[in-house]
Order: sequence, then structure tokens, then C-alpha cells
Amino acid sequence: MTPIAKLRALDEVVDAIAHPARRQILLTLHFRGGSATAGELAARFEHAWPTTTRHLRVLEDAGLLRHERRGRTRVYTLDRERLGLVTEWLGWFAT
Amino acid sequence: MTPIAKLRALDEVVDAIAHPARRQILLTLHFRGGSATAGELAARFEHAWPTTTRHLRVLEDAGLLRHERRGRTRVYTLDRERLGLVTEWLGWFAT
DNA sequence: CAGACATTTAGCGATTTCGCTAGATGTCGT
DNA sequence: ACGACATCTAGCGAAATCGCTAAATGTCTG
Repeated sequence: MTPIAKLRALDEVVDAIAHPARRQILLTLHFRGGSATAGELAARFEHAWPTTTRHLRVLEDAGLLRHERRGRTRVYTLDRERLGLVTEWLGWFAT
Repeated sequence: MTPIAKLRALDEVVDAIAHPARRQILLTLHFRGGSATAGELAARFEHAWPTTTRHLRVLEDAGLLRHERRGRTRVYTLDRERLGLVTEWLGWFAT
């Protein structure tokens, strides 16, 4: 990953986790073992379903999620790797 | 810090670091030894000065910065502590 | 005191974000 | 094929964000 691409990726990831609902989605996935269907995730919010759908898209565009079609459901899977970009950035401030 | 206050603080901090200019301000402060005047910081951006002033305010409201008046200048000082909230949040995902 | 200097506050306009509702899409069971 | 189901896409409206310019504030110097 070129340094510029990395900066852009960091920007997308930080943007993605800047919304509480999106952080909640990531945590929910984590504690469900990494995967859940769109319906299971949407059920955890009071938002209308399309609102959650959009949050899922933001997370996926940032590379924090992948999805696969399983029959008429969609299974979203957490991809923790890019969270490392934030950890790495925070590392600059290590005392 | 009550758990609710902590959640709110995390939200403010993540929001604050979600803008590239604000991340740049934090890094600049860090590499200058933790402090710099508003003018020194503003000089590092192509933004108009009041734009930087507002970014500084967001960072300070999130508890990532403090300032003190020194004559006619203002010295901003990095407060790394609240960055720990983000580190802590990321910790949930530790493999 | 007057004027220069360092910085902030006020407030406008463009853009983005976030929620919503309505309708489209693809899949399963009968 | 038909209807039910799971989910997405389209697009609207309110609110927030971000940049800007103009004007205010407080402090130093002569």
C-alpha cells in the first residue's frame, strides 16, 4: 500500500468509526463471532432499516466489513485488519 | 468518569480526530514537543486562520488540547490522555 | 493614547451527513 | 408462476460541517 493510499485508507476508517451506530455495528459483529446477517444487525437499532444499510455500506467501503450473499440474506463479516491503521496512527503519540 | 460520560467523551474524541486537518494539528503539536502557538499551527495549513481556530476549538472541546494565554499569543498544549479512549475502544477487537 | 499585532467571534453559503419513506431486486416455498 | 421474505436503491428534507470574509477583542510598543 503506497503511503498516499494508506493516508486515504486511514481517513476512510476514521470517518467510518466516527458514528456511534457504526461503532456499535462493529462491536456487535465482533461479539457475535465476526459475522451476522443484515437483519440481525438492523434489529439492534431503532433506525429504519435503510439507515443501517447505509451505515453498512460506509463500513464496507472503508474496508472494515465484507459481505456475501447467502440465499436471500446477506451475511456481513468483520474485517479487523484496517482498524490497525488507527492503532498505528495512535502509536505516534506513545509517550 | 461515569460510563455514559465515557461514551460521550469517546464520541467527541473520535469525531475530533475524524478530520485530517485536526489529526495534523495533533501530530504537529506532538513533534513540536507538545506545545505551539495558534499562529505556528495556523501557518502549517492553507486554510484561512479562522478555520484553524475552529479546528482548535473542536479539539479542545474534546479534551485533546488545552490553551493558555501568553501575552498576545495563545499557546496550545497537547493532552494525550483522551486518545487513550480510542485505544481502549480498539482494544475490544484485539484478536 | 494610537496603531500594530495575534487571535478569536460572528455569520454566510456550499457541501455532506443522516434520518426517513417508497419502490426495486433477488430468492424461497408452494 | 405467485406471493412472502430479506434486503437494497433512490431520492427527499433537516441538520451539521467546513471553508470563507469581515469585524471584534485583547495586548504590546512607541
